[in-house]
Amino acid sequence: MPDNQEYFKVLLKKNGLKVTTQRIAILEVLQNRPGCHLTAEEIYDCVKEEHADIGLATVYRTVQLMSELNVIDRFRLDDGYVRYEIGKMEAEKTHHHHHLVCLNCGRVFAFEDDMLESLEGKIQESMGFSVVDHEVKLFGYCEGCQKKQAAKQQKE
Amino acid sequence: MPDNQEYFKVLLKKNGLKVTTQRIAILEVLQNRPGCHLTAEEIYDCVKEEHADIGLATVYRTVQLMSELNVIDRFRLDDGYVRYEIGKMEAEKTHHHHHLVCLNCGRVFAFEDDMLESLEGKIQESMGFSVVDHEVKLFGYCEGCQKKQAAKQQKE
DNA sequence: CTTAGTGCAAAGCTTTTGCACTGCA
DNA sequence: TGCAGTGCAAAAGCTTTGCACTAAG
Repeated sequence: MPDNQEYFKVLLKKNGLKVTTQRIAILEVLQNRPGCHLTAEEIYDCVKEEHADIGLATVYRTVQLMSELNVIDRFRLDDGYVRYEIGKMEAEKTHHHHHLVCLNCGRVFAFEDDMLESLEGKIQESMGFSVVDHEVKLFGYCEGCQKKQAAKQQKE
Repeated sequence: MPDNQEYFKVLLKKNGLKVTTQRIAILEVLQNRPGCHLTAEEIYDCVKEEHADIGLATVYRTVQLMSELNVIDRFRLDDGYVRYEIGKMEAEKTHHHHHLVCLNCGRVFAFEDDMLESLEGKIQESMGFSVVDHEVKLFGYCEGCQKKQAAKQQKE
């Protein structure tokens, strides 16, 4: 999607930032892996395949920048790494989606839900707390791992 | 609540672990601050008031142990620290409560909600994902900070 | 008496930062 | 050409670990 790349370039210029080879390379890595949840180190390794001389610090600085520009979403799986994935490239930030983390294979699935919105309304009413953002992680077992588990138990 | 302390002692013995002064001291600190969300460092400082010679490493080792025994709950506010609070001391783990984090004053409020349960059912049906635990953080502004904000704007 | 638990200091880990150099505008 | 951006290495900050000592059972 060169459209997103173009959007990113315009966004950089609009903010008085420079369009560098490294920034574009990092964007491309994230773009080529939609739905993947990459750590800074993983992004670094991918970018190095094409640009051997990039520095890890640049990756960290760039993902922070892209996160502030809402080009990518950042979140944690609580394994000690911050993870990033390509966002929707919209000008205005909407609530991002949530994550299902499989405790067996570690894979991450996304899901959208509008139920949280009504929960936020309820909290506003009952506690006077004004919610502006939320982060939801559900831990469990994915369909594949459940089937594997069932098959294994049958064999025993 | 010496009952909880007794429960903890029994739990330690049941698992072949020793009841030490340090472990009891750390439990007491957590017990005396229900609803507080302490970091290891904060627990360390509190325990040091009574037991000046305790080591930070012991606090880390103990909170990890207590967390595994489900005596305390651990969670993150994404400020780089892992936080702990006293749990419900039940033998079987139930879903723990969720957190509202005020982006202005940093205070953390707890709330209980059963709405997540129905969401989990929905996910099970539509995606075949079996949810066993969840973590929900809502970010926003608490009642007090909203009022302060409103008062400030009126003055300007 | 035995060995789990502790305290200290050092190491580990991801992420950030200082600084001189490079390359976009 | 000027200054934002980069690469490298060092630092930062929370947490873990190795080791000799202490104390619980």
